Amino acid sequence: MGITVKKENNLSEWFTQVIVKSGFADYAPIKGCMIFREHSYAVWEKIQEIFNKKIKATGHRNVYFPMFIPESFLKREAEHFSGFVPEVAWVTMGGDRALEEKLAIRPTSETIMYATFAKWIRSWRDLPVKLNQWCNIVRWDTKGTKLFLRTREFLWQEGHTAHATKEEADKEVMEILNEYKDLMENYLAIPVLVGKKSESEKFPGALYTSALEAIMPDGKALQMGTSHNLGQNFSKVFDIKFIGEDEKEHYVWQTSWGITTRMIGAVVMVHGDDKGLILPPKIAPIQVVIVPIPYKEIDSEQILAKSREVYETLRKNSIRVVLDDRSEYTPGWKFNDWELKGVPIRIEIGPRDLKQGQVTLARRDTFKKTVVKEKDLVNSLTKLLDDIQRNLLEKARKFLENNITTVTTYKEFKKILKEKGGFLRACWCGSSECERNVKEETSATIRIVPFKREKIFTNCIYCGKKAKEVVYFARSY
RNA sequence: GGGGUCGUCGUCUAGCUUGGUCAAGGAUACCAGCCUGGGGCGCUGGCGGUCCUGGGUUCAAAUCCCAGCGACCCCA
Repeated sequence: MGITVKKENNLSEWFTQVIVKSGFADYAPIKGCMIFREHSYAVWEKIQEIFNKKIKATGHRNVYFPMFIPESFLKREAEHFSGFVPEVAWVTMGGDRALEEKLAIRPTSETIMYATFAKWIRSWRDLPVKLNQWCNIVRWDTKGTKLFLRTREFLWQEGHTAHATKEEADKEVMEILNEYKDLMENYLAIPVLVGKKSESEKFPGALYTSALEAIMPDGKALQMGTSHNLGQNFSKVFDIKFIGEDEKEHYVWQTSWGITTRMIGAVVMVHGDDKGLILPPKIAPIQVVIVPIPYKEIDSEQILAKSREVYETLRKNSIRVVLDDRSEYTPGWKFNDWELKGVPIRIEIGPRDLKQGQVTLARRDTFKKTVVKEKDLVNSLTKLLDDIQRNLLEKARKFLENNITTVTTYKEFKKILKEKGGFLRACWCGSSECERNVKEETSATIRIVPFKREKIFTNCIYCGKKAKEVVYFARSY
């Protein structure tokens, strides 16, 4: 029933067990694919709700494009095509007849959307176009499956915008990046590093890519989201032109950006413990669970009645609450069950509480139990939920800070990477060759080039020539 | 990319080294009934298995051999 390994001892085994046993997900009968079960899908719906609100407030609207992309579309932007083609799944048959042109199952939707943008955009008055879609994506990865983190099919949102100028596109990229950062830190309680990607790590076909990177408990980095300025690379090949106020023809400047169900995997890994999941209150589908502690027959009735009353009160106060009145399980069993599922707060109502006009609260993150008077319950809960949210972020932030190491020599770089992992803050000359060599020799890559250029403190960590940037290296998922 | 481990009721597992006593044993879950209840309670009875798939060796295969499929772990 419970998790049989310690998170500290065997992270990947722990990760799989927590996810499957908590009812977050299951393996699908198709290699590389997973089933998002009720519990994790509800978290995804929470994320959708939060992010939809954000982007709608900034003038974006949701759409849905087909999941099939004609090969000829995908091929138009050469860099884009060569970047994605190794892991594209193709549809070649319809019924028992071969298709004239094979269809890609979207690995991302730039090409099919932009072919359409060309039809829709005529004048500067049509700009900006700011669209988003929630959908599934297929990337035929050959590496092993890691639930949420690496599966052949996953869910995401992809935003696609078109603007009159580069400056507007730059602004859009940053605006979204900031919304992502807010979502991750203030809702998922996962602190992130933000910055640009190096040339070799950027999105195929982009002018530049900005990204958010988190750290996992094993010291590996996890990319949490990306926001790209596509420049005019796609508008030129898809012929997306508009007549400007200057009465001349221009190509649009575009952006695209996405976050995926991978974030749910990050939440599991970052916050969970040996008892199971720990969900940040703001994205927890169930924030509070009430477990009645019945005693003799007579008390049981009263305790259940009181539990129902409390349940109603919380529900009316918009707290996401469940009353676990199953009679076939003992309270102790239920405690373990809800802890496995990561519910932030448990309310226990037993004979003692009934007599004193109080309830007992147990928080999931610290296991601390407190007793509150019934009349103070809603206030106490609201405060406690905030507190748990804050505590999770704080803990994760400390971990991130403790796992950024500034290194001055390549020897030190390798030593820290091997012994500790985490982000390695180092100076870099800017050449792709040094980056590639480091990757080949250590498997660490440049995760982030900070937006705010940091002060150079040594020569290039690899070649020893004059450095141009301070960057953050790490091994990554 | 390289190396390794594993696949037996829904789940976890015993059996495999040394083929036969296994028409596969246990635990858990599930169902019925009791008993309980502030940390995975207990008792009684019941249900449940193409031993991953295919081929081979053999009088005889869960067990040995080959291939395939799938999962997991470690290293770069």
